Amino acid sequence: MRRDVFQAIADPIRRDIIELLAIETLSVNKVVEKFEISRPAISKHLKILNECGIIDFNKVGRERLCLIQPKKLIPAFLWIKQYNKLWEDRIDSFENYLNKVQTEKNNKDE
Amino acid sequence: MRRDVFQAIADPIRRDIIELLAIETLSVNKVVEKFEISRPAISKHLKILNECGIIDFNKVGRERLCLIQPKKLIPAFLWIKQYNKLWEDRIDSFENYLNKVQTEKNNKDE
DNA sequence: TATTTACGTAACCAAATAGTTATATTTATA
DNA sequence: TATAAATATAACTATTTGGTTACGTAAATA
Repeated sequence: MRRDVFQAIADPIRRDIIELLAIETLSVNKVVEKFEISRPAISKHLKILNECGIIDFNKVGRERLCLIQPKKLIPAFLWIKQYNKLWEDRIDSFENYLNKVQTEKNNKDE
Repeated sequence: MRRDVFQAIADPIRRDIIELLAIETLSVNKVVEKFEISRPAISKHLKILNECGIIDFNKVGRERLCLIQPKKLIPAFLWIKQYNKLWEDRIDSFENYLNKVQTEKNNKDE
């Protein structure tokens, strides 16, 4: 069972949970209220997020407050970030080729 | 069947494929050679990457060259990036406490 | 103390994932 | 033209995922 940040953020509900907890710390039930799925389903998502360190639990009375540990997103951020030079600089040869062909065609048509 | 960038980069083999193709365009067989798994398995990974736009195929003779479209990583990058303010600014109370204790200890030692 | 609240866990299920081997197809070459 | 090379696809399998309902437990409250 892989349990890493990439797998954690692959699920759209878990991404939504992260978005909620980035705004404010919420109890489990407060998180549940924001979604259509059952409490156990949310509970499992929270467990996965917890297992890869993205959220921590803080027990207060009978509530468990879920608080985000945003630093755990950094490895995923850095992995993608290494390509930003590529997507900013790259002259995409195929697109370039298409553009060239298109331009030549247009010139011929005129 | 979800087919988005987050799901695409959730698999470690697909991340490795992206890393390879970021360096150079490779034929399918050249990609296969880099891994221990079978060609059909790689073929499926390439298909998934293609279906969410991260790679394009460029057929040359009987080879299919796989070329990366790094711009498709941008949405995932931006999603994570929105939290960098959070992980940079946030005063993590426990870490802060540790740093404080450490600093006090160092001052005493000198 | 009995009940309610706020959860977690177990057992189960359907669908998706990630792999396999076997086979088919297209293109290049002998 | 027969063969080899480069690839995809089909059929299958085991495991994982993401959900459900039913039940259990600790803490607060009536």
